[in-house]
Order: sequence, then C-alpha cells, then structure tokens
Amino acid sequence: MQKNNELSGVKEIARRANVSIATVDRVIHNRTGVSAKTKEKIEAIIKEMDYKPNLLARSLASRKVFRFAVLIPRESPETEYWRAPLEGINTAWAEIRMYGVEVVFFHYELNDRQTFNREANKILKDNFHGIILAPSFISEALEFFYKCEARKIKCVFINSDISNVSPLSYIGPDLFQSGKLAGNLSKYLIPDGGNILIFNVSRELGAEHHLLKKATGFKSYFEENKSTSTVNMLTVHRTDYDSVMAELAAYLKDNTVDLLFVTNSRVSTVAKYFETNNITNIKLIGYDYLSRNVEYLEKGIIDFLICQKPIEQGYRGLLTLYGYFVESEKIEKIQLMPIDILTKENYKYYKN
Amino acid sequence: MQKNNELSGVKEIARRANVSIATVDRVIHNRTGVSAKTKEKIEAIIKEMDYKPNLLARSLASRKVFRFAVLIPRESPETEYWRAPLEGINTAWAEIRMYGVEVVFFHYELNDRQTFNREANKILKDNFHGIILAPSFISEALEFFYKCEARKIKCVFINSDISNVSPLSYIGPDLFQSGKLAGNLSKYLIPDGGNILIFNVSRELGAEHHLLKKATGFKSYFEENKSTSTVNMLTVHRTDYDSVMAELAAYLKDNTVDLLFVTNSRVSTVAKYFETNNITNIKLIGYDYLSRNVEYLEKGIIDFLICQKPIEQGYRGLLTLYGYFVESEKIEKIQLMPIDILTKENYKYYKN
DNA sequence: TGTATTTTCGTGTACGTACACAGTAGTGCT
DNA sequence: AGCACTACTGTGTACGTACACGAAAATACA
Repeated sequence: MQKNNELSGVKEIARRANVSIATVDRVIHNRTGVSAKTKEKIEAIIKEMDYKPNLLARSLASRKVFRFAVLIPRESPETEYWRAPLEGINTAWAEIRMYGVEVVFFHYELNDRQTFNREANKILKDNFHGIILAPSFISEALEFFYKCEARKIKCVFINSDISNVSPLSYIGPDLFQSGKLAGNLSKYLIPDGGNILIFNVSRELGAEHHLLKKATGFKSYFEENKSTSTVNMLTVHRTDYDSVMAELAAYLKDNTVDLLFVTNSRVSTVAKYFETNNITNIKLIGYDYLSRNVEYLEKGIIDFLICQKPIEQGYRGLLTLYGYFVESEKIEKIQLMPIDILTKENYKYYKN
Repeated sequence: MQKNNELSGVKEIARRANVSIATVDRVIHNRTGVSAKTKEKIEAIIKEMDYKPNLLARSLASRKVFRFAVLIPRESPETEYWRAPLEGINTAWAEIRMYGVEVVFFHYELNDRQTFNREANKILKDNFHGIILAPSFISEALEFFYKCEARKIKCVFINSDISNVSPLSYIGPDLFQSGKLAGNLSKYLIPDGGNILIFNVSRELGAEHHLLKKATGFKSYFEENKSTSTVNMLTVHRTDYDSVMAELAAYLKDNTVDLLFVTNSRVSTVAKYFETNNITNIKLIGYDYLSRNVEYLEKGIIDFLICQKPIEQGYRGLLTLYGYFVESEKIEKIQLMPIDILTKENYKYYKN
C-alpha cells in the first residue's frame, strides 16, 4: 500500500503560482523579499488548498532546537509527590525529542526559598525558550516570572497558580473547587453537625499557599449549604512525624473531631498516628496518590484521597511549550486538571 | 540554536563499519543480501551506539500506508455514548495522520446484530492492517475476530472484552470491579440493611453482556462485606421512556427501594421518572458522562456517575494500532481504564 | 546611458531514511 | 578461459521542507 502521490505541499503551491518553492517558502514564513502581488497570490492558493505543512519534513529539515527548562521542587524523602510531574515531563520528552526539543531540569528545596533563587538564576544565565515552573514561593516566583517576560521566555505554571499574572498557561487544579469537593465528600462520611478540622502540615506555608485556597474552598461548602458543622483549622509548621503527632494529640485532647481534612499529601502522617494510636472514629480525607497514602486508603484509615493528575500536569506542561514553539498552536491559558476521587475500591485503576 | 551535527544515524554506522548506508539499511530491516560477517559487525555497532532510527525521516521516506478500520456502534438519539470513542479516535488520527495512517469508519446499530455482520463483511472485503472493534454481540464478534486472525488483521477491543480470545489489546474498564465500586459507593448513600435494586435497561441484553458483569461485581461487594442489604435485579428490554417508566412503577408499587443502580448510561431515563414523579427518597447510581446524565447529577437526582474514559479508549485504541505497526512497539495486552467517580462537585472538571 | 543598489526570485543542497538499480566479486560449470 | 549465476555491496534519487547563495529584474542615482 502506497501513499498517494499527487503533487502535494509546497511544490504544488509553487506550480500553481508559477513561482519556485523558495518563494512559497518565503511567504509561508512571511519572510521579506516577495512582491506584494505574488505574496497575495500565493496566500490565496494556500488558503484554497487548505495547505498544512508536513511537520515531519519541517522538523527534519529545520536545524532549530528548542530548549526548555524545568524548575520544580526536588523529590524529598518526606514526599515523593514531585516525582510524578517529573515522570510526565520525561514521557512527553521521549515523544518529542526528535523534533529538536531539549529539556534541562532544575530543582529547588521546598523548605528553602534561597534554593529557588539560586536555580532560577542559573536558568536566566543560560538561554532557554520556555520554562515549566512550579511557583511555590509567590514573591520569588513572581520576580522570576517578570525577568522571564522581559527576556521573552515563555512560562508554563504547573501545580499551583499565581493571581494577576498571565503565563503562557496554567496547568493544574482549581484549588478552591478541589477543597470544596472535599467538603462535599464529608457529607458521605459524617452526618451534618459534626466537628471538622482542617489540618495544614507545611514547613513553609508561604511555599504552599495553595493549601489555604483548598481550605477556603472546603469551608465554603459548609457555608453555602448552611451546614451546622463546626469547621476549625490547625496548622503545623513542621512536617516530621513527632511534631505532627504532638500538635495533633494536643488538639485532640481538648477537642472532639469527627472528620479531619488534610490539605496536602501529608495525610499519611496523620494516618500513621491514627493507626498507632488506634483511633478509628475520625474520618480522614487527604491528597495525592502516593504509595504511603494509598497504603492507608487500603487499610481503611484514609477514607478519600483527592488527586489532581500530577503526571499529566508535567506531560501537558512540556507538550504545551512544544505546541507553542514548534507547532505554533494557540494555547489554552488555563488547563484545569480533573478532581479525582480515590477510594479503596478504585485506586488500583487510577493513573496519576 | 542549532541541532548538534555529529554524524548521526545510519551514516555514522556506515562510516564506522566501512560500508555504505544501504548495507546498514539492509541489516536494520533484516533484508537479505548481507554477509554474515558484515551483518554481525553492523549489529554490534548498532547496539554499541544504541541507535534509534529517526522516525520522522523514516516515515517521510517510507511510502507505506497503514489502513485501520473502526467498527463501533452508531451514536443513537437515545444515547450519545459512542460519540466519545469516535472523538478520541479522531483526535489520535489528527496526531498521526502524517505518519501515513488511514482510518475508515464503520458503524452498526446496537439493537440489530445484522448490521454488525454487514459492516464486518465490508471490512473483510477491503484490505486493512488493523481494526478497532467494540465487540458488542459476542458470537458475531467472535466469528469476525477469527476471520481477522486468519487474515493476519490485528484487532483492538474497546469498551468491553470477550473471554478466551486474545486480541492485540483490550482497552476498557474492568467491568466487575466497576460494578463492585458502585456497590461500595452505596455505603456512602444508605445505611446497611437497605433495599437495593440493580436495574438493566437494554433492548439486546446479549449486545450488552457487560451489564451483567457490572451487576455481578455490584452484588459481590455486598456478599464480601456480609451486608444485610437486599439486592434484587430487574431488567427491561425496552429503552423508551414509557416502557421503563411502566416497569419501574410496577416494581416500586410492590417493593421498597432505597437505592437504585442502573448498569448503563440509561440512568437519565430513571432520573427523569424520579423527577417527574417527585421521587426523592431513592438514591441513584449510574454510568457515563453524558449531557443528560450530568444534568440530573447537577440537580441532585443522580448521586454518583461512574465513568470509564470513553474518549481515551478510542484515542488509545488507535495509538495502540499505530504503535504496533509503525513503531513496532510491544503492546500491553490489557489496558484497563480508571474507574472515575463523578459527583455534583467535580463533574465540571472531568475529561471523558 | 551607465552604474550602483535594492528588490525579487530561483537553484541547489541538506535533514535521515527507504529503496530501486547497478555494479563487483566470487563460485560453479563447460 | 569463457560464461552464467549467485552473493554481496554501493550509488543515486526520493520523501517535503528549510535556507544559503547567487542570479535576475527593477529601481535609483549620477
């Protein structure tokens, strides 16, 4: 079986317009050196033919290389979360390598904003076309973003957004709605009128401002539904097990809690505490498909996990940059991830 | 920025082996006409270089065309379900068109097995490399599958599987687990010991044997958890609103029902009945992200929808065939879709 | 009118691979 | 030795596009 071999592409355009393919090429890339008349004529033919350039041939012939940087937190022993976006980026990279895409990775520590600045400066010194950025530290990320804009470097934000700036695209969850869904799920776990605790576990709450957005969304559910439940919030600024345990124990000594909502992936720490202390009467909702979390989901200690496709965030992050530069697609400014609900029954089929 | 221009690919192999690129080419495609000695040498170099052919150049130079057929039910006015896989296939096609992939669509009527045979025969008369098949009618699909095997035509099943045969890949839900999850969800809606009805709405139950698999999974949840709930099953062999309404009304007159599980996308028909008759005390679980279903989810008449990524099924169906033929990848025999839970709160973010 | 300059356009080569065709070396046979 | 035949290998062109370079035409200026 053979491809159909009617004159196709540039050659056919050139034939119809009585010019050479070079001239057609000039029009396509709207380079200079074509008289207005011929340009018009060629453009008409292009439109009429609905000509679509052969991307294969294009990137084969093109010597262009696009260089993208990735700036996201390093995967830490405490949370494997950031492995997922990394994996997604690598998957995408494998698919588009041959189109002349280079990717360089930079990582900062989630509990040290200095490392963010250090890596960001490295990126600025080098020469990149685009950047995939997890803007954890708002002010630092903003500063960096403006510098990128000045240098015409396109940014894609993943995982969390920053208000009032407009990157090429934001790819991640709607944090408010995500929290609100968690609130909604609580109605399946405890009757109305219960005692609910929102629990933030974060060393640098500034680095995880998205936690507060989730908390706000969570609370909004109860307000909108005129719930009689009591919703309190507790924040721990250390992430090690002992600190979390101590703070939580202290709180639970003085307060009744029927449901606990952990605003990030640290929910396994709480689950561990519940398990070791044999606490079974508090329902537990948290975030992210991590092996430790899933373990407690399986055991029934965590009731629901909410997930937001971290792998896909990375995957689409890179493909978005690629689409913008190589295929000059127009890009969706906001690409919201689904809000997935994981239970004991369906997690096995989940794809991060 | 320029691509690095170290001699790469075939040319470099040829240089190192002191042969021409044609000889290298012969080895790569293990064609005849190369002495054992040179073949060995070239293969060694290929391995050493970890040579990966440039797929762009390959399919640009190759005049090969791969022709795939799609055989799935026609989208009917009663259910728009099958639009989704179609959309997925078209998306994938757009991505890989330029690699020399042709796709031809065939549709049968879900309530008429004759149309299946008719379209299947059309496919056999033409000359296809691979087929994406929704094997709704088991015996007919089996017969067709065997004919394809005899002709070395590769099949990919989507949406539902057939036991004891081995297509290139099955892409779809684990139906048993899907039903079991529905069972599990019921615990969030009604207390144990309630009256539960499994409701099948299907003109040709044989065409939708997957409904029964879901029902079995559903029941298994209650057995495994030694539930005291009563689980009954009712099947209606007509799909129009009046018939469904009549059968359901008759049943409800004689039986108490606390939760109703509709095993397919017809759940909106039941929801409509609930709405018009102001039935609010029966919880409702059903399938598929269809506009009509979502409407009732939004209204709170349907409590949960379970979805299985029909768009992605189509998308991956075509990409699987492509990967097998064009990139000669090894293919996962079973590609299970996630079992997604949709509620009023998160459906807006769902991607089919 | 002749020359310099700019504008406009065409030719040719390259990207990495596939494949038709032609060419060479070696073997067997008369 | 001459011939036929096989086994092996190289040359050249094509796929559709990009781009360097040079040629031609048009314009400007003296």
